Amino acid sequence: MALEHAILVSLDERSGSGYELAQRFEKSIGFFWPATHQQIYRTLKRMVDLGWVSGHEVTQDGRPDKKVYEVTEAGHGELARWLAAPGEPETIRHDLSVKVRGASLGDSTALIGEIARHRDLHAERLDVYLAIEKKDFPAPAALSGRRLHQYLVLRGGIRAEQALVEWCDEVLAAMREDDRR
Amino acid sequence: MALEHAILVSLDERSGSGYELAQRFEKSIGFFWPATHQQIYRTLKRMVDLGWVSGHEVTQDGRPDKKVYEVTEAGHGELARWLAAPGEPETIRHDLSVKVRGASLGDSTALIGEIARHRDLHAERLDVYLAIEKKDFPAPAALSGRRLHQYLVLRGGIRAEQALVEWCDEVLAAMREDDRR
DNA sequence: GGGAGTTATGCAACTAGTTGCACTGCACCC
DNA sequence: GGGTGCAGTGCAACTAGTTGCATAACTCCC
Repeated sequence: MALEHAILVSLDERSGSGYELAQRFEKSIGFFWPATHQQIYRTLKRMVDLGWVSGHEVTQDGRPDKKVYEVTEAGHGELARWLAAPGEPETIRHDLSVKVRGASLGDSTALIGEIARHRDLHAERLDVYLAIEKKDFPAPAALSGRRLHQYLVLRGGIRAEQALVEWCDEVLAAMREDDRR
Repeated sequence: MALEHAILVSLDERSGSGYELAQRFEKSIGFFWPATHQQIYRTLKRMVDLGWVSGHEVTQDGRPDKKVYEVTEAGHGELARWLAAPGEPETIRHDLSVKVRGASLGDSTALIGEIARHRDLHAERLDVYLAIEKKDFPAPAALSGRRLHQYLVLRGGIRAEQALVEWCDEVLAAMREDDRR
């Protein structure tokens, strides 16, 4: 499981509470490993039991208290172990492909609409990623270390969304053409 | 959930037993919606309860008996409903991206090896898909209906794997360059 | 003083997917 | 007759992820 490891990576960058982690997962890390606050709280608890992180209460004024977690020695060890360990390539589950495959069994106009909607959603995400690239990484050739790694992950998101948009366009063109005949 | 719907699509193409379905999921449908035989048997049972498929025992000689399932009226209705219904874009969970993001926290040589391994795995899959494209769809412009849809889904797999291979190459080049400095 | 909004944590119940094992029947080969 | 291997179905126990709800403290605005 990689949620633990995603949390370790994130906490290593900067210690934080469950709530803060959940927010980070809304963007950046969450782009390629989404998680809800429930999952994060539960996992943090498990990670404390495993000794990978330690948490301590922080009293705040003006807002409720929180528990801030940081990575322990053991946590760093586990992270290093996991980074070097071989993993399976992702098993992708692509709903829309199942729908395209079954297209002849339903209303093709409705499905074309659904695909167009997904195309736009992916185009939107792509724009978000491209904006981040432009703003945060104006000179990629000069990057190194952690900043380089962040950039490379973003590049993965860009490539994936680009591929999806282009695929949707291909599907739309072919299905509309087929409908006309 | 789409496993039910993936099974409906597959059974609509051709009725079959749980075992046969599991084999189909090893290829074609399973490329973008993997499922084990366990999941398939359990889901088929649930689908019988829902009235979406009906199963009957088939006695065979030379091999064990089997239960062959086919899609019912209600199953076709559900499939049509689902095809037109809006769905969420996939939540991708990409392990390797988490690893790249955490690269500075472990042994970079080992991680580069791991990425190279994934690159090759994806390149292999891509070759498989390209071989199918060449063999089964030599004249894509002439396709229509179900055959066209199968082709389009294959195109999605090709684009996805291509994007992954290219991304791995980009990551490898950048990380090796960064290591040298 | 009352409601909406944000920060903050969590339980309970559910659905989905994985892993390991168990059983049957038959064929085919040594 | 003994091993391997394929066809065929399934249970049990587990891990992972989702959804709905509950609660608390504090701010800001009407």
